[in-house]
Amino acid sequence: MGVDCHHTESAQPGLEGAALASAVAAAASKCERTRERLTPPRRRVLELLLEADGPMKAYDLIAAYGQDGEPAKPPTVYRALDFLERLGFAHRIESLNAYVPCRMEGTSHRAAFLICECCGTAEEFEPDFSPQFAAAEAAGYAVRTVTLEARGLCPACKVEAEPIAT
Amino acid sequence: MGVDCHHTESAQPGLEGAALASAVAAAASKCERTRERLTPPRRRVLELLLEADGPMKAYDLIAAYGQDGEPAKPPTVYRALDFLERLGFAHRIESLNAYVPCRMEGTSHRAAFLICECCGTAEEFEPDFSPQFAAAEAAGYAVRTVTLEARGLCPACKVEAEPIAT
DNA sequence: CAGGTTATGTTATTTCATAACGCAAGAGAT
DNA sequence: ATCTCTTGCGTTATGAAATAACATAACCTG
Ligand SMILES: [Zn+2]
Ligand SMILES: [Zn+2]
Ligand SMILES: [Zn+2]
Ligand SMILES: [Zn+2]
Repeated sequence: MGVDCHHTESAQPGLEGAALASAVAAAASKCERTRERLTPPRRRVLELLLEADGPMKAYDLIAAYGQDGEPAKPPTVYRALDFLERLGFAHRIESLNAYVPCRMEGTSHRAAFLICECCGTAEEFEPDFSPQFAAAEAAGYAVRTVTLEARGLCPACKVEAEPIAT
Repeated sequence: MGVDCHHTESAQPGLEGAALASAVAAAASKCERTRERLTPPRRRVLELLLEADGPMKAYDLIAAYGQDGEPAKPPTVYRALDFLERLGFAHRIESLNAYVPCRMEGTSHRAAFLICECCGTAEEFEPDFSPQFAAAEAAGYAVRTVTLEARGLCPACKVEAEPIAT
């Protein structure tokens, strides 16, 4: 987060109550269809990601894991994150060492993020790489996955940072 | 590196002798022009990056730092890396936690990489984001920097992995 | 229920990165 | 030249992120 920024830090709300339950249920049903198991630790980590106002660090998840305040052991959370990433329910943001729940509806997408350096939000968007890798593939590369993370200011923070127009 | 891959691990050669000296000298003269100081630790880390066959981890640099085998202290190397990144002489590859010397001639570029999951090489290329962020900027985002890392197989490894055509 | 597979619990360790602080070296001003 | 401001370095210590290894438990399938 920017040094010169004083936000209440929550441009992206985080789910609660019914919305949260519904998002988790959607994930559960998608798992059933593919014969994958949304076990308690996996479900719990998914909940924590969905509840959060922004990207969560692994050790934040570890600390928040137990409803009674008991932290999880690191492998518990890292394994759950591996699973959630594999199924497309969550993404890791490399440049932040942090994790977000997937915000895109479609099952198949390549994740990309617009990260605000001021308020810390990370908005997922669907990138278009067609022109980008035509050359690479022509040169013989076989591109499998792509990490695209743009950093800058979100609309709200950009306005705040701008000098007042006279 | 891929599990099923058996390379001698050096698709990208690494500089030696005159080529190395010339690359370092080029960096030094660019520093002089901008009144920046290529101090001994900075020069040493740059050398190590240029000599390497591929992306170097920070602790590999730390271990290799002393010509006599004495390792550096971590802050020495991390500070040098910060400097080299700031001046555009090196790049950090987020998805690898590793560093490479800049391979592009132009002073101003946004770095992007094609990373081979088999042999570990990382080829830098100049990305074209014009279409990519037109929408984002239209929506009010101010994009400052972009991390683009594509992972897959380089031409050499791709050939090796392909089933023999009948 | 037997046997294979997948997931978890637990301990410990490894890997990656920075905080903090005092000292040294360089750049400008007088 | 000396003062002084700034930048960089050396050093110690610690913090943050991720994984190795191995034993146990739950699930599935025949
Ligand atoms: Zn997504
Ligand atoms: Zn913002
Ligand atoms: Zn470059
Ligand atoms: Zn390769």
